[in-house]
Amino acid sequence: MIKPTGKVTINDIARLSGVSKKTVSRVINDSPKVRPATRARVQAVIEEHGYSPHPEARALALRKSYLVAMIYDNPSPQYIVNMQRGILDALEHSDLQLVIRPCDRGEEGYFGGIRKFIKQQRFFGAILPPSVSEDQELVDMIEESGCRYVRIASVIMDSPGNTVKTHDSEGAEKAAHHIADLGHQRIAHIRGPLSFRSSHERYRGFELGLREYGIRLDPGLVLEGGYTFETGFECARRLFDMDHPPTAVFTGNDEMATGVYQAARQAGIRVPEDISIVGYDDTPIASRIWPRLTTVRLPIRRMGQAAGELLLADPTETTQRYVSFTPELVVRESTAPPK
Amino acid sequence: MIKPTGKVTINDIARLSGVSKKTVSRVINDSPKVRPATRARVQAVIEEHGYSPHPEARALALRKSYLVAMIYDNPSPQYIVNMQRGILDALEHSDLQLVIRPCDRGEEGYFGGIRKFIKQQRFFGAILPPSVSEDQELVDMIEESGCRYVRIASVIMDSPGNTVKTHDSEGAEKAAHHIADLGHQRIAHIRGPLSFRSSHERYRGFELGLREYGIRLDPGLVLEGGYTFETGFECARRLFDMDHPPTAVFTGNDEMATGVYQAARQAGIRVPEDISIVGYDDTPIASRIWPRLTTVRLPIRRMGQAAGELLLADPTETTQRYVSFTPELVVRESTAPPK
DNA sequence: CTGAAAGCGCTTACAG
DNA sequence: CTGAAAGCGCTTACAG
Repeated sequence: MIKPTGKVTINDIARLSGVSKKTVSRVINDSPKVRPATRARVQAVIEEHGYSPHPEARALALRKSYLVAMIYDNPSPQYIVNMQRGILDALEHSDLQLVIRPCDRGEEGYFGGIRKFIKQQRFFGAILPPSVSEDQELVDMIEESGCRYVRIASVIMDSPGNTVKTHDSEGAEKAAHHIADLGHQRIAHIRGPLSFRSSHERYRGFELGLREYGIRLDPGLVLEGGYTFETGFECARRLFDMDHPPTAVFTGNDEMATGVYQAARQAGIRVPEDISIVGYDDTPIASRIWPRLTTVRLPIRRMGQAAGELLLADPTETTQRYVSFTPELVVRESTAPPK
Repeated sequence: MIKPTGKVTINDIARLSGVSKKTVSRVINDSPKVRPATRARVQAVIEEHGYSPHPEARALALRKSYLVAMIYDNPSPQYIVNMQRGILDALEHSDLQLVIRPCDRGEEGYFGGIRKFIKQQRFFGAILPPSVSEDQELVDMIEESGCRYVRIASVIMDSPGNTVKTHDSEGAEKAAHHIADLGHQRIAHIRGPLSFRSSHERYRGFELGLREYGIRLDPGLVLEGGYTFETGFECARRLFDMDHPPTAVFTGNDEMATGVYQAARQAGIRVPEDISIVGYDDTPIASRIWPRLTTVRLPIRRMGQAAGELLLADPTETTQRYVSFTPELVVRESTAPPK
């Protein structure tokens, strides 16, 4: 009289192995207070019937959730997918599951929607990549709800236990050094939107990197894009229309760099002969496009994993050091000395 | 003496509004058997305290899960992200959440891992895009577990209630017509891996489309790739090394098409003057690469939404018609008449 | 090392 | 229309 799969309960296992349900519970939860023989017997019955404890019942009794939320508004699919995998790498041997929540900061019900999501679900914790991680009001709300969280960000806005830091500025600095090394003097920068801290960090690092080579970044050659192909294209058009166009351009991400390629082609400007281009992110398109794009790479998946591990870590063991990641420059064929 | 947020229970609400917890439950569940005045009073208390029922407790009492799983091995990030959003579009006004589970069919613990995942979590349902959707053994296991599911696939392997069908072959047929219309005769096809049904469907549709124009697809010009950039590159090299290279090539996806671009560049072959290229999927790279790629577009997000809706639909209202999507051809600059 | 009782926060028949 | 009781499947003190 075996019940259909998935309907076996702790009571069935207890009855079948001739112990109380409490003992079964102890076996499930690896309590040391079970005689080896008893444990083996119970374990055998569990295996035989493919029993696994009902997750919701467990969650209820333990007053604990087994769900981790990832809340994001990042526009790059590659970024999202890599980070999801990284988080799952960290959760793999826990019994936590990953619930995803894409959103749009510009949208009407954005804040209310996430608040409801957080309050209702009572997650074990939440992981916040940029730019959601930069929304202090949102993070405050999450914290108030008693939900743990980890933010991934290019600036420190929180304590070490809640932060995975990316040194975005250093990546931009490396890009600046590379461009300066090649001998460029007239250098442009297409920034990301001002609402992303990363775009400030990348700007700052780039400006600093050039300064270290005695080059001043001309404000007239700094344009604001929106991290999209279209804005990269538009900004590049404006640069190419100038009387003295730049010989090199650093874009806030790869996506905008592809817009620069497009504009260059339409204007009959050759890459890298007439214009050198450096991107940021090392998305797959960087090595598919021609000439292949010199760019800055951040280990997204490992960042996601670090965020997951931080969330799982015992909060009482307060880490004093920030977990952080430094980007590296990947040199390809889109950069060359100026003519 | 208000308890901290998130800790308010149905008992608190009952006490504060002077009714039994059952009545509160009735209000929560929109039962008609509550006097409007009572309902309003209870509702007010709920709002005031920001109460929302504990999801796990509800799930336990109702013997129902509020989690939907998406299980996938698709290699394209854009595909994944779009489908996730589509599924979430469908779940938006339910109280279901989306749990993700990327996997790798070639990996050692693949099957066991998913089985454990399914048995433990007892999902409301699962959504399976290709190629996971083509794994009959996996689907059988899911069904046996009593878990509902919807598969998205290019061939019908199941009943209408469990299927979102994509007419992959029609998209390929359109690609064939376009190439034939341009006047090409020597035409190649770089297929996807044989383990994906979509690659068979696309091959079949392409072959059929050419036949309708009286053109026979030369088996010597059909190569098997792996849906990756690298395999597209390799296959293209073999084509370009032939004594009579083809003047047009249809690749099983965009990713492989970008490999063909690369190989063409290295061989000094111009697109589209020397070789016309048609891809499949209309991923963002298709319109970023130069010349922009002619390709076949499938509405991934809407497909995901349809899958979600099917999962939510009352299974007793057996649909007799298959939900299906037909791809469209997007003509860009990578195709032209042969010289 | 093991068991009987109470409880996690909700809902479902069953009375009234 | 409303309430008291029992139950969903698990765990946590508390005894023994």
